[in-house]
Amino acid sequence: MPSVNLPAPRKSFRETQFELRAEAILDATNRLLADKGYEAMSMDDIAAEVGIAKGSLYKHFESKEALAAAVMIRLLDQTSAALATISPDGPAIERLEGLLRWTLVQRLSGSVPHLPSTSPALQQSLLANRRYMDALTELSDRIGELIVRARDEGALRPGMRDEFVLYTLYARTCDPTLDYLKAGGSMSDAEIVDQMVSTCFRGLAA
Amino acid sequence: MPSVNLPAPRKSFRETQFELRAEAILDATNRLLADKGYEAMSMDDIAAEVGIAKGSLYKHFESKEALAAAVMIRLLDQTSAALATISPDGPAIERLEGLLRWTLVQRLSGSVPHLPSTSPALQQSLLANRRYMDALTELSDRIGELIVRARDEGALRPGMRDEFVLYTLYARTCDPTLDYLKAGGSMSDAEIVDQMVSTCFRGLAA
DNA sequence: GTCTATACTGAGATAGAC
DNA sequence: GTCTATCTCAGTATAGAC
Repeated sequence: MPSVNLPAPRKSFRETQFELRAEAILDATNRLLADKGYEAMSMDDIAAEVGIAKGSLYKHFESKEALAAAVMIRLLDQTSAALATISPDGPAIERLEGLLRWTLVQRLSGSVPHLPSTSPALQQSLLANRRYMDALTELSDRIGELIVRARDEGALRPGMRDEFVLYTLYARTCDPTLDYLKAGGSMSDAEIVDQMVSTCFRGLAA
Repeated sequence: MPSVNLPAPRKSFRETQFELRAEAILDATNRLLADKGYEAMSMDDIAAEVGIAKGSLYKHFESKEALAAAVMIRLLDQTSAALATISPDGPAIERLEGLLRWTLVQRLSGSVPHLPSTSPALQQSLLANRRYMDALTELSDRIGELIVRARDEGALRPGMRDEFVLYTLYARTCDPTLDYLKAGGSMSDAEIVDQMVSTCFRGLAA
C-alpha cells in the first residue's frame, strides 16, 4: 500500500445498484421497525416491503440482527451529523434542546427511536456490536460535552449527574408519549414536539 | 338468586391451594416480564421459575396473553389502591408526585412497567382485553381528576392538555432511564427515584 | 390437576437452479 | 444476485396417562 489516501475508485453501475438496493432495504426495515417493533417484524415482511425475495436479503445483510443494527448505526451517524448543524454558536442548553426537537421530528416522520428500549433481544445484540457501540459512544461523547458546558453556563438544575442528564435525553427521544399523542390525534405534530421539549427541560409543575 | 350479597363461602383447602399456586405463577411471570420482556419470555421459562410443568400453566391461564394480562391487571389494581393512600389530604400535585415515586420504587424492586410499551404484540392484545381496559380506565380516571385539581390549584405549567400530562406520567413509570441508571450502578436507588421525580416535575433546566 | 410427550405453527436461515 | 423451495428450531398449545 503506497498511500492511504487513494481517491475513491469510480463505482461501476453494478456496485451503485447494489448500494441503492441496500439503502432501500434499510429504509424498509426502518419503517417496519418503527411500526411493529423488532420481534414482530419478520424477514418476510421486509422482503415484501422492499419487493424482493427473502433469500436475497441475506446477500446484503447476514442476519436479522445485523440488518437492524445497520439501521440503528445509520440513525446514530445521521444524528451526530445533525447535531453539528444545530445552533452551532448558541449556548449549550439551546443545542441540547434543538437536538431533542430534531429527534422528535424525525420520529414523527417515521424514524425508529434512538434507543432499542422496546426490544430486550435487540438491545442485547446491539451491545455486542462493535460498530454500533462506536457510533453510540461518538454521539454520547458529543452530547456529554454539551452537558458539561451547559452546567458551566449555569443552565442546568444543580445536583444532576452527567449520566443522568444523558440517559434522560436519550429516553425522551424514544418516549412512548409521542406515539400515544400521535395516535390520539387531538394534537398537531408541532404541538406534540413543543410540549414534549418544554416539559423535558422545564417540567410539568408551574 | 334471592340475594346478591351472600357471604363469601368458606374456601376448601384445595381451592386455597389452587389460588396460591395462581399467585405464584403471577409472581414468576412478573419477574420474567420485568427481566426479559414479553416475547423473550417463554412458557417454559415461567414453568421452570414456578417449578411446575408447562402443561399445568394452562390449567390456570388459558394462554400466554391471558397470563400477561392478569399480571398487568393485578398491577393496575394495586396502583389504584396505593393511590388512595398517598397523601390523601395533600394538594393534588403532591399526590401525583407521590404516585410517580411509588411506581418507580415498585419498578426498582422488580415490578413490571405500567405500560406495555416494550412489546407491541402485548400492547395490541391488552387493548382487546376488557378487564385490562377497565382497570386502566379506572386508574386513569382517578389520575385525571388529580390533574384537573392540580391545574385548578395553579400547580401545573399552563398550556398542557390533560391527556398530555396523563401520558407523560404513564411514560415516566416505564422510563428506561431507570434501568440504565440501575445497571450503571453509580447512583443509589433513592437517588435515582429522587432525580427522576424532580426532573419530571421541574425539568432539566435551571 | 399434574405430569410427559407431541402436534402444529411461524420464522430465521440456507440450498441450489438460473 | 435473485428466485423458489426447504431445513431447522423454538415456542405455544394440547392429548392422554395417572
